[in-house]
Amino acid sequence: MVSAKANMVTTARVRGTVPVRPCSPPVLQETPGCVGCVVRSRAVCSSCGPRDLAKLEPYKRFRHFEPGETLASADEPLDFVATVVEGHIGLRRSLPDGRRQIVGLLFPGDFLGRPMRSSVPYDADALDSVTLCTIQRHGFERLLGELPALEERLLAMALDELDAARESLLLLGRKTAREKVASFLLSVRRRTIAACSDGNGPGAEGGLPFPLPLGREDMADYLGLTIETVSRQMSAFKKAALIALPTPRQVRYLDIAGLTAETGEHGV
Amino acid sequence: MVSAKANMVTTARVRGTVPVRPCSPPVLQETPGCVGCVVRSRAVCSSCGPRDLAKLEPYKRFRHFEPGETLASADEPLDFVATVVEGHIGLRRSLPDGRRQIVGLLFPGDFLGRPMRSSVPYDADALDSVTLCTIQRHGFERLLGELPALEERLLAMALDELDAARESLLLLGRKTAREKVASFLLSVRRRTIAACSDGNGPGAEGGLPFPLPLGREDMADYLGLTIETVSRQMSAFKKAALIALPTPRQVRYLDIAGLTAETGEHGV
DNA sequence: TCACGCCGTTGACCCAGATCAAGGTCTACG
DNA sequence: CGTAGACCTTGATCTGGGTCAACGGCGTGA
Repeated sequence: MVSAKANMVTTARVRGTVPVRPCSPPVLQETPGCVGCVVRSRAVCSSCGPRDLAKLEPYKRFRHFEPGETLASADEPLDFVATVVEGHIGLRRSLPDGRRQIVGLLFPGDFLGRPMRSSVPYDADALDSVTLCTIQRHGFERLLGELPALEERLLAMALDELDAARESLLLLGRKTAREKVASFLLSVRRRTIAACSDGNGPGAEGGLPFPLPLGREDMADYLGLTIETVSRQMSAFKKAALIALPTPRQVRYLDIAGLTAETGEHGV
Repeated sequence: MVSAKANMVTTARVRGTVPVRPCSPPVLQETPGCVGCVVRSRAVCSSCGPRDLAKLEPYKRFRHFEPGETLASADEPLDFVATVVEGHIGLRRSLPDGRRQIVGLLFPGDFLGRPMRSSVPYDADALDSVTLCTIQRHGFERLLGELPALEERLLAMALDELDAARESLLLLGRKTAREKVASFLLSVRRRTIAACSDGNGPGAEGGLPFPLPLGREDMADYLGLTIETVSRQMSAFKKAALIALPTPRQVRYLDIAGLTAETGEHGV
């Protein structure tokens, strides 16, 4: 079940921030076609047949963003929607005094943007190196009317996002720092696996370290905590041998069951 | 703008919990037709013309619930979706040890249920006396495919809910108790007005007290606080003359600007 | 090579809000 | 009318996580 070579971290450092990728590194071309797209089975366009994809094509454009770059600003016009092809995006809301909360975390395959509205109520920025498959918003909206399957898929994704957001409400409102961090680590694992499963790349399993798409500060902003508290909880899990931290941005999951027991979601 | 008689609380006590209703009390019949429906302009069916409404009709059934009754339980089959016609619904998630979080608050016109899935990931219960316009789920889903306008409206509502949930993430993750309560009070006011605006009933404005759809315990579960903290913050706002509390379940808004300044959302 | 800056870790201390504990008010009901 | 129970308020105390501070490792650039 667990590869014997799992511990052999064959690092081909990519941009210095996310050294280990369970998924094979994507081959970047200028706006490749949809055939063979690594995220299509999870993306909004998964409902489209070849005929529908052809309609999308003219509006499509790949765009690349460096870590930290802003993809969209709150209440400023955003003329595209997009599917995340590679990398991770944080959706942030903030208070005038600078307090920040990450209100959404996008993995490959996830949808970015706000159909039926000209702007988005949060800032979106690249947490690591990001590739987007953007579609001009007006074109996308027109297509929504023409392709019922596309609209239905977008609805399904929106409803799933809503359920996920509500799960985060429980996390932020009622979980302890320890439970928040444990829940977060497991959700990163789950989503990283999900984003890879439908494709190539060594399946991320067992002792192979997972990259954390967020640094400590972003984790804190995601969990409603401070950097220091996040760091302390990570250290505590490390000391308890539930995880290992080859580097601060890599986690090796040593005891999934033990970590799950720390999420507060499983009685007794 | 403000009725001179606004302060004349003509109470026809309804079940003793929500004495003052800015909206005129609904005349309850057994599953009335859609024509003249008080919430239709805000509901999911607002996009439907008379022809489409006729298609909905056979699946429609009004149902009434008493305060505290459970409308749906997490992960148990739910065979209908519904529009809230009257009253308020709390969507709750909880942890095995009993900690609870209200992850959604439904006002008249809002949509309840989970199309494309046989259950809902939360408990839904009536916060006060609730009337639902339910629609058998399978029928609704079939109609979604037939009526593009209905599907589009549902998508728009889901996206709005998602934005609202994300705003709550900021509230739960980063606001202080004081800011949470101030934000909550203003959102109740805004939504109560919105739920009434398109109809009959004395507009809720000025010195007229608004009913709180939640008691202190539910407010605490909604804001990620304890009963005691909620109560203390309410008392503090009362002492500061930002609000008055004719009864614990009624608020009179004495200083909207002052309350807004306490939400943390307006700089300086 | 070294110095600087970014990021993460750790420790000491503090405080907002939780917890514990009385009461108070209102309604329902015998 | 009196008692019980639900709900709300207020006070005293405690504590989880925030704040403040120091430091260490690593990558970068002169």
